[in-house]
Amino acid sequence: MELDSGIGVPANIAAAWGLRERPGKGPKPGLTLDGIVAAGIRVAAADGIGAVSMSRVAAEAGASTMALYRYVRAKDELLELMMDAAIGDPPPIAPDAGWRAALTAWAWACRELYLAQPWTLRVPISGPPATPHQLAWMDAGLTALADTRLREEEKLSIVLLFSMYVRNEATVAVDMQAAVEAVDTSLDEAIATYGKLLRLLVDPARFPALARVIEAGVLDRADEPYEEFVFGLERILDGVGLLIAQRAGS
Amino acid sequence: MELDSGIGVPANIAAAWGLRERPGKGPKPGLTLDGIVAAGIRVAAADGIGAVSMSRVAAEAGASTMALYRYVRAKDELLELMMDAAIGDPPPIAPDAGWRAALTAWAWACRELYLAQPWTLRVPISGPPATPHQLAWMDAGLTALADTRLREEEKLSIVLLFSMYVRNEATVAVDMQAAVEAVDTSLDEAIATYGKLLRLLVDPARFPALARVIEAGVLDRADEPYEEFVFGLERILDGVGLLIAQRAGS
DNA sequence: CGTTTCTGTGTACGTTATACGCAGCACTAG
DNA sequence: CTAGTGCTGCGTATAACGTACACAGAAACG
Repeated sequence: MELDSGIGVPANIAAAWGLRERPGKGPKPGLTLDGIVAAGIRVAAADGIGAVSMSRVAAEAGASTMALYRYVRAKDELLELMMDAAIGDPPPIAPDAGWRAALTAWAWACRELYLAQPWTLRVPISGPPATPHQLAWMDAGLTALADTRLREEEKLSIVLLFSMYVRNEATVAVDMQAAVEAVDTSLDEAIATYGKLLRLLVDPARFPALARVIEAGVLDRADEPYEEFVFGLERILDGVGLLIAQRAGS
Repeated sequence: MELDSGIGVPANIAAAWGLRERPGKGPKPGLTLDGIVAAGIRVAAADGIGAVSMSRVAAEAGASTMALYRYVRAKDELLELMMDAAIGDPPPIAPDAGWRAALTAWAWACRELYLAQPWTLRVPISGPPATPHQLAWMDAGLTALADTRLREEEKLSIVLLFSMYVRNEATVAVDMQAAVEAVDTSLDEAIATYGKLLRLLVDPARFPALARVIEAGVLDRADEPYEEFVFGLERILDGVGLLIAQRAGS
């Protein structure tokens, strides 16, 4: 924290932590990093990351395109800052209620955050988590496992596993939502259309197992959007539970 | 298959299935779709998807940029075709050895495929699986679960869960590999650098659980690259195993 | 043989990120 | 108080991108 002049800190990470020395020599800056990031988030929320171009953000922030480069090294850095600002701090985690309840709450909170700001899922990941809010979420996830006898290494792996899972499931949900909106139809109808397509394409002789799934009518109607999420979440929680029980027993 | 004139089949899917009517009226085509796709794959394999531009692929295929558009509706479609060609057919799955062994083999095969062709991970997913090889992989995964008493719906969810997991874990592995190569260092060193960075940034008062992980030395050295993959895979397999046992019991 | 329809290609347009240079401002050294 | 210096915002310029469009020519059909 104090060692902001540590040479080892990559530039984009440093920016995310707010350690950017701006010596008071030249004219007063007319913009602020936070303002630019907020402008970027406004654009992304309104029209998706596809609309987040430097010129568009600059217009939203009330400046010229090139002015942004006085605050941000490149577009990637802006995106990373937007991401960090968007995810914010995790809700408080109480491991007293048990690791399973705590991790479940963590996962749901994470999912809601993604669904509320779908553009965050389109920001390309640029490295291991190192921005303040990313670390805060990791800490929260680890806290959920604090009372178990897992090895620290295992806790980290598990949190990453869940983090990955939630992110992916949210991506799928958002993609489906986007596809549905693009054709202006209902979720049920979209699934049914997909089912019909597969019925057309899948030769039962070539893909017998898949044909059985289709014949069972799985793709004729849509589940509630969160049911798929719950299913996978429960499986992984079960698997982790086994390991926790094993470690507790030894 | 035969109903290629089905109006419901999206254009890109139709292309992937090879149903594209090219009536014999005009001059003989000088290129082939397969040739173009192969050229695209050659470019991607050599220099990554970033290098896959229409002009570059055209040059590789020995034609002008715009010639590609006689075979491909847009760049997205080309990428989808490249993807489908790259994943190929899954290895034969023998559920006789048990669902767990079969799913494990499936997951490893899938992972190897991603690692061998890292660019496939950067191709944006454009919809639910519908190309021939994608469906073949799905069928193979479902076959692994064929002898269980799971509901068809559950089988599908489980295969998607694994598919997602493998894809993500491979993405992380490839990203790490790329980062390591970019700085021209070793994996161990890269992890250690990350550990040092976190030691610098993480205030134990603010992120106690995370600080404990770091203090435990988890980030001082790298595991074998596949260990993280195995860990998550085993957890999910365990979780799925619980459900299978439950369904078998009832 | 004309007509039709498809082929490959060149040109042109709109966007993108961003390197560079300039004019002016605010602070610091003298 | 007065240079000087290093920062500010900005306009211009460049290179690359996907692709719409128009055109010349080739092959098949009537």
